[in-house]
Amino acid sequence: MIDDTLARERVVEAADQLFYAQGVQAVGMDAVRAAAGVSLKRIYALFPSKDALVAAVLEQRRAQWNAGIAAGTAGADTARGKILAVFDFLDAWFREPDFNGCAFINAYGELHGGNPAVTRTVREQKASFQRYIADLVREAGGPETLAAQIAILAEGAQTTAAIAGTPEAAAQARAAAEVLLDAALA
Amino acid sequence: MIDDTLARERVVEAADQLFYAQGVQAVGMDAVRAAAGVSLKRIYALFPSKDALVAAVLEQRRAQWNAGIAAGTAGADTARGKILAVFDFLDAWFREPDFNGCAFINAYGELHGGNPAVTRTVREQKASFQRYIADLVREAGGPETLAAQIAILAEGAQTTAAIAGTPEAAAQARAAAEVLLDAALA
DNA sequence: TACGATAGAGAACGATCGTTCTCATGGCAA
DNA sequence: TTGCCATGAGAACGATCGTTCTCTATCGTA
Repeated sequence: MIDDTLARERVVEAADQLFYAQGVQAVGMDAVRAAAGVSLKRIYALFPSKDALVAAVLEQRRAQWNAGIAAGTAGADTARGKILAVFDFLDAWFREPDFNGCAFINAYGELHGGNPAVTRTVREQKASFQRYIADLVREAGGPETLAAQIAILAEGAQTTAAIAGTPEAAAQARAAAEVLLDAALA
Repeated sequence: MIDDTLARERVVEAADQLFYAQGVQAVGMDAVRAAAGVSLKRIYALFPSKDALVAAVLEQRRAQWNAGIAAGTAGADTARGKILAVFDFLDAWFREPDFNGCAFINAYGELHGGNPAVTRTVREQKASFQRYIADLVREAGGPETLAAQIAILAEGAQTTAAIAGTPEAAAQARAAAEVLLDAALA
């Protein structure tokens, strides 16, 4: 028998991939069991319900996103460079073959507030991203208002790329961010 | 017995409200029947399946959105003014008590490509909005690239307002659009 | 080796949903 | 009035799903 921690990881990882690719409601717990190789009994010992599993999956996505953003912006040495690097990070993400839009937006749109833990996690994720951008904007010497605008560009790029199925929204949003930065810092 | 056309209207209208408020998968056909006051037999005579009803609902949303945008921008007499009026239209929409995000983004995120007619309608809706903005940008004398940026701002405002549950993203996106317009038309 | 606890496989259960079917009702033609 | 057809209300059906339960095999221990 495998470790509880490992089983948990496998279940969350398998559920994440399935939920992201097909949607939460389209994936049954039995599909998660098959993909994770962990019995239903075990899954329900680790998570009290599917809702709890969904919340855990989104929590993991949140950590992955934060780590990805941190890694993607680490190379830039100015705040302005870090802000633009966010859009480069999006660009690379949009080009991944299994890109399917923002998991948080998808989950929020799908569950429509029917799962409070999901709503909370999605809100917190978006708010923390906005705080991250706000810190960078402040560091760059830009005004408060600029941060929200940059964040809106990033959100819009994600939904545009997801629905269109093409990655060019990242570069378009990046160019817009450059114009906004130049105008604010002039 | 009521007219086929009227019955159809009632069903689409009732389904639209329910789907938008609770999500497509969370609403059963029986709830549509109750809200529309049209028997299941009749509903299935008008629409071959729930998927077809969903497609019809989105098609109606598309017409409503286009009419709303046209009405909202009719007051402005310059192309630049019409572009900014789009964000005023969004602002008013975000403040409606039952605002729940963009129905197209929600449906796309929820059905995840499982319903081809939905995917097609959503893509077409977003593409036609982009064409509308592109026409205005061209009329204003702006470059091709600006249109995509404005559209991304509008998309981002919708998801940001939906998830945050507050309307200020419209004004923030409008301010960003002004900066982009000023920079492009200078 | 014998025993007891445990975990996995999968059946079972109850609920929900999309879709179809039944049957009683009501209006219309003769 | 009488017979018939269409209609609506809602039961029924088959499928799916979240969750739990049963049974059997396995493993550690004495």
